[in-house]
Amino acid sequence: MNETRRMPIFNAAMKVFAEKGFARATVNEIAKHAGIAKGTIYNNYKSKKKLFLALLEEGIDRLEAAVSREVARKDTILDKLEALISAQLSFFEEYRDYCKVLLSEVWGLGHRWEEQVQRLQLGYFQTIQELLEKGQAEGVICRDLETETTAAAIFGAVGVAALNRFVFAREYKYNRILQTLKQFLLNGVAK
Amino acid sequence: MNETRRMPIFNAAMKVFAEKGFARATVNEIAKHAGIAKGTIYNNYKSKKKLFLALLEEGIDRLEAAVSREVARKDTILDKLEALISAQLSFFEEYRDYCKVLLSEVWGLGHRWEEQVQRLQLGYFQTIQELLEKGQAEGVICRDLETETTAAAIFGAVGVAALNRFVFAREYKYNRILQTLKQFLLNGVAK
Amino acid sequence: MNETRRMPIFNAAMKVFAEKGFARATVNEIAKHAGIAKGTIYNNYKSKKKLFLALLEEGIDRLEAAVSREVARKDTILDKLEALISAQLSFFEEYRDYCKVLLSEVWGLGHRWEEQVQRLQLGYFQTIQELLEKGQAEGVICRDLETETTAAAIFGAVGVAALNRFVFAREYKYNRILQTLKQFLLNGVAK
Amino acid sequence: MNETRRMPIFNAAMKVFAEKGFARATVNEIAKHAGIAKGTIYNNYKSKKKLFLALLEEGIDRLEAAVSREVARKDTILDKLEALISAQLSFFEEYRDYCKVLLSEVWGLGHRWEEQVQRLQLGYFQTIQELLEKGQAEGVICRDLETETTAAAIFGAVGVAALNRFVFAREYKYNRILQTLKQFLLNGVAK
DNA sequence: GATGAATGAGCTTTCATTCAT
DNA sequence: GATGAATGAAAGCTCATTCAT
Repeated sequence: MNETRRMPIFNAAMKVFAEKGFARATVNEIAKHAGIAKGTIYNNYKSKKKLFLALLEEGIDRLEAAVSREVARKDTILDKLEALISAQLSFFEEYRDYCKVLLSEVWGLGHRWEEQVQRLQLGYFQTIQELLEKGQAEGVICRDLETETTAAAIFGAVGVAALNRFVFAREYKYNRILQTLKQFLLNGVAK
Repeated sequence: MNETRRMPIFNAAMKVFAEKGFARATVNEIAKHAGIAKGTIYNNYKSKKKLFLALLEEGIDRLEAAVSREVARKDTILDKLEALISAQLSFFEEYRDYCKVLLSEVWGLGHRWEEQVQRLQLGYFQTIQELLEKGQAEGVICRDLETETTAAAIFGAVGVAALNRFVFAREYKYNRILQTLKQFLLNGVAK
Repeated sequence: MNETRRMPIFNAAMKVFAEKGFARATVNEIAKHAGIAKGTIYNNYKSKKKLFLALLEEGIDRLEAAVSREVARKDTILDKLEALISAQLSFFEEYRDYCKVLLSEVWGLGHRWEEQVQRLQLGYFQTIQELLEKGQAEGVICRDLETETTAAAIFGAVGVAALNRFVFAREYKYNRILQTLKQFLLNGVAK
Repeated sequence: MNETRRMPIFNAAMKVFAEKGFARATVNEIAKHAGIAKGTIYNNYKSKKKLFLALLEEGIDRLEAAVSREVARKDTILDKLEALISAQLSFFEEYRDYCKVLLSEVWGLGHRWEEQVQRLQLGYFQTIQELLEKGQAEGVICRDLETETTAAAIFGAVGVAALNRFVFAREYKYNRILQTLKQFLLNGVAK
């Protein structure tokens, strides 16, 4: 369980899973990308599935950490929400591959993966949801909004917008997208 | 290519693909769900992939049709947008399985699927985007918003909110979710 | 067992078996070539294999008949042998497809097919062999030759020469080939 | 691609292909004959077809090599021809299975197999043909013979005679057959 | 620990055959 | 008799996993 051995596997796995999805990715291909032999992967992860789950956990941990850090830096709820959006987008920007894996395998088919991961999913949603509820208590967030739905919607909006850009976009201007998302999520589309 | 024969296959396939995803779904299982033999599937669809693509096409067609119809009934842009959100949510409500398939397989891993489908994907986004642009021209939609990103964000918000409810929710109140989404997407979270 | 029904099946089967071989030929394709439905084939032949065997029997019957007729017309052994070569070549010329089927499926893998067919194979060889033996008795055929081997060799020489021309030849001059074969088989290559 | 691993596969494949033909032979059966698992075959040959083609190539290479060697040892054209017949027969004697495969699959249905193999087929014929032409130039081979046809006929005579003996013969006397074939091919049947 | 050849369960797909219409 | 949709056995091939080196 040497950590220096695990790192290249981790990165290679991320790339291959992102490209092919869980089922079509082969352990062999991951090993080749990592420049090691197939057996070595099994010395570090019990199975392909366990490797995948480790990826997911680690990724969600990083996402939560990044978002928490940025959110903690701000004082008002609205600033915190902006920071959250910005942090999520920037995380997806940095880990494009992971973004694909996350949206397609986990949010898409939540029940396929272990409880363990589902808890993590809910964990991240909870963070958003709590922020919204605190905002409603303070009177800066609209009280009409049902917070669980809104939390999911925010995640979905940022995630799909980001993903759309990776997959299809002719040009990708990070700042323009960030600005649009902030504006959109805080104030809606209506003038 | 009897249509009465294709219908049960279609439905069974939708269910199984939604449950397992494309790769883990087996043709055998789809056949069993449809109460027919494996070979019969191949009498109606050339391959597992073709069956899947037929599902996607048909689904996107229905989604576009449902949305177009509702949108056309309204006069102002804001009403049209509300109608769009409502139609998309209600479509996902009616075709829960399809919602899962769409978000996980297609938006998640767009490039894995044929051009043919990508065009359809873009098609639906375009509808939203054009509505937004017309709104900006009329002055009812905020001009700061970059429309392509916003269109993706709207789709993602509605989709993930709906999906979240199917997969995790303890209670599912359609009207509450719809109201929340409309409020959120039109006016944002800020009070 | 209508004979008028069987004829088109027979012809279509011959063509398809010759093109694809027994295993790769499909009953469906034969039916399509014959302009009838698949089920109709099974009304006339119990199985694909039975159809194939019927083809072989019929073919060998015709070959034997054609050869016997020509051989019977001649008086001397050497004339009879010439007639045999000529009749076999001209039969292969007329039934090219059959020639392919015969050489590849039957002589190639004799034991794969039923006794029934093996008897027919031996039957035709026997005809040649008996002619040779009568010739040896009369003193016009070289006595050093072991007749069973020679019979097979004659059949093989004519068959492969004919087949080679169908499959590869740039130009196909029937008379030139016939003349060469006669000369070769009767007098050998040596001057 | 360990050569020691490929050898048993090669031998098992030869046996099974000879017994069943290409289409009816199953990879599983070949594996069982070789005493290994199905997957191991695919570690060594990309597909069943590739395995078969490898067999053909290797076989034709060996045949050509054996024949060339024997032919080169002789000085006169007639001796070379005798050597060729003898070498071909003895090759077929040694590799009975290969003889069956070659005659049934390749000469029988030449067009089904790749160019690659067709070139090899033509290659071997060419060798015979050139020998005949040189003989005609020297005046020891009858000038009336069209050499392409004759080459095919020689191959067919030796091949079918050999095959006939493997498949049907009650007794198999190599020397008697060889003597008969030499006599027959050089001087014909006529006394 | 690292390797990669060997394994065999499990998948997609084909197609001879049946049988209700 | 003719039809062709339905069937499911059987085949080729992939790939996660194991394990001897």
